[in-house]
Amino acid sequence: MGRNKLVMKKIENSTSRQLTYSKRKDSIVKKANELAVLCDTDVALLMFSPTGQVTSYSSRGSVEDIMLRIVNRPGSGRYYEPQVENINSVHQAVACQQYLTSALERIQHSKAKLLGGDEFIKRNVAASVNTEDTAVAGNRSAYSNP
Amino acid sequence: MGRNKLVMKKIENSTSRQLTYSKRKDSIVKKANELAVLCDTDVALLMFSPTGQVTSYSSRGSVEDIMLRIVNRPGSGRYYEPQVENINSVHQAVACQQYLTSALERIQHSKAKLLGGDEFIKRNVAASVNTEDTAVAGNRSAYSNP
DNA sequence: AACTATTTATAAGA
DNA sequence: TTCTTATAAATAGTT
Repeated sequence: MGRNKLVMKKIENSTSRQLTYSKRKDSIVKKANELAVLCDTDVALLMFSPTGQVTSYSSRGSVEDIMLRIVNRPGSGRYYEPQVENINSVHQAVACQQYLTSALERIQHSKAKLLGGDEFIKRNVAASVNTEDTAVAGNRSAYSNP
Repeated sequence: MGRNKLVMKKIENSTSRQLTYSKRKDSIVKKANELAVLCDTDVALLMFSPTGQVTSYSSRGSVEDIMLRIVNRPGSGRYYEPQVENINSVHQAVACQQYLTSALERIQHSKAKLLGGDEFIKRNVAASVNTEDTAVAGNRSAYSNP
């Protein structure tokens, strides 16, 4: 759209590239939000500016909350798995490892909290099976654009 | 766009909601790809249809590859952490735990491969530090729409 | 699946 | 940067 038809290749001029990024980034976030609202769906979006700035949008909770929806659908025949095989430097592997380990530690805490005392374990586990599909966070959407 | 100006609220009619989702989903993937190509940036997009079907777009590798870019920027002052605190059922916690554990196991393998034999460890670690920024996968973009 | 009247996004220009 | 505007693109309702 605009005065001329745009050629779909990298914009070589650095200034216009960043200007275009800035404009289109805002539009795509708007579109993502429209999709989420109009169709009542979960949408997650992650973008890096040419200078490395991160912009993320999530219709519910964090981007990762939405990614985890895929994990939590064991009957769907589709699993989302971290592509750790694509990691190609030891430094990257260590960073990813720290990230996953930290996540695991915190999930242990969450689980412990959820389980509560020993006496409550059975009833809580049973309850969670019944309510897991409805036990979602509110419809707050998150938009991060540092 | 279209014959009438659209009100930004959930489309109540199920048929039109799914039709709108289908059309807008394709457009937003197109937009995401345009952003990635024009501005030479990384973009990741994840959407769930009203019926639960997942559509993902990633300008480079998998969606998670791009998410990990945030983890791999320790100097940026911004970390992407799994929001495991938002998990609110034991079943969900266990699923997430399995997911993270599986990822960790595979990353151990990756690291072992990268490190190679004992004799190569030192030189590989040194090499990886020097080349990590350029050691990226090709510009293949991934689009999954089952 | 196509069509088309409109709205929306946006490339250039100021 | 921010505003304006001519034009391209997306799309809501229709067929």
